[in-house]
Amino acid sequence: MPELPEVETTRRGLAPHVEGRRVTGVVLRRPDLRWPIPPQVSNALPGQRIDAVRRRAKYLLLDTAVGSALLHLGMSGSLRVLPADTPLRAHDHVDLALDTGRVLRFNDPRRFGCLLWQPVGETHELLAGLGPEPLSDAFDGDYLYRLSRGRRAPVKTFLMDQAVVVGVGNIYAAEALFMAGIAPLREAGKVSRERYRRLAEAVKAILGYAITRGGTTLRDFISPDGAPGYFEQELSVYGRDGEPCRACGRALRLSTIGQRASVWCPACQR
DNA sequence: AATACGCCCTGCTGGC
DNA sequence: TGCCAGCAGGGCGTAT
Repeated sequence: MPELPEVETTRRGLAPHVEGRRVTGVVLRRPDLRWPIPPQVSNALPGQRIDAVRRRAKYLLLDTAVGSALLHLGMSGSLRVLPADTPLRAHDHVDLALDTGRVLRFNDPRRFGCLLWQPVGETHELLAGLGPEPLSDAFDGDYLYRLSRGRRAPVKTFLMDQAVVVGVGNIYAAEALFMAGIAPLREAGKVSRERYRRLAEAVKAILGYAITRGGTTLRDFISPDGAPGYFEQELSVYGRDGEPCRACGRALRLSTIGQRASVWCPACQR
């Protein structure tokens, strides 16, 4: 489920229920998700107050005075705040009990997500090599242009590289390239500065818009079924291979790029 | 350094 | 109807 807009939506939904609250207990029903859950989560976190819920890339950070719990939702993870006596469902792997009598519950069928720990003042290795936030001023067309010189990988692969820019997953990469009129297989190093400017603007526009759409799911956030689907009707290319381009009517094409399905318009994208 | 690819895991869909 | 291959919104680790 989660790309950056959904992680940000999760953060916004969580914050009012979690910020300022104290963690009264941790229940791990599995010792590991993608990686083993480090002992600090059980040892250091209980008793701490969560001062802030932050997002970096697709990671959520629960900040306390001694360190931050670091969560990634992978491809199938979700977080909900629930009454402590809410019956468990399959794949409810972790509960953080809060002093409000509620629990922050982490569910993740595929277990591609993780729960890690970052001591105060340190940056976890996984966060160290990440590129800029796409909605920050550090990310713009000139940045993409500079970084892409000499790169022979397809521009879509380049855009999805978390060391280049974070948070752009398979859906939004496809959508942004369509909006910018750039063919996803084009060599990253051969895209002009002007076109990278359009691409950066497209990334910002689409992610920003999707976050506002995610906002509409906020009110359901606590409800048992928080399945969003907020963006689906508005997709231009993702998942629409063979269907007509909404702009020109040509059949959209499917290519596999970097082992990911990639749909694009052979007429509108060059 | 950049690139290519296998792989972690479960659940669902579509074709037979 | 049942079965199973293929695929899914991510991204790390390793080899080249």
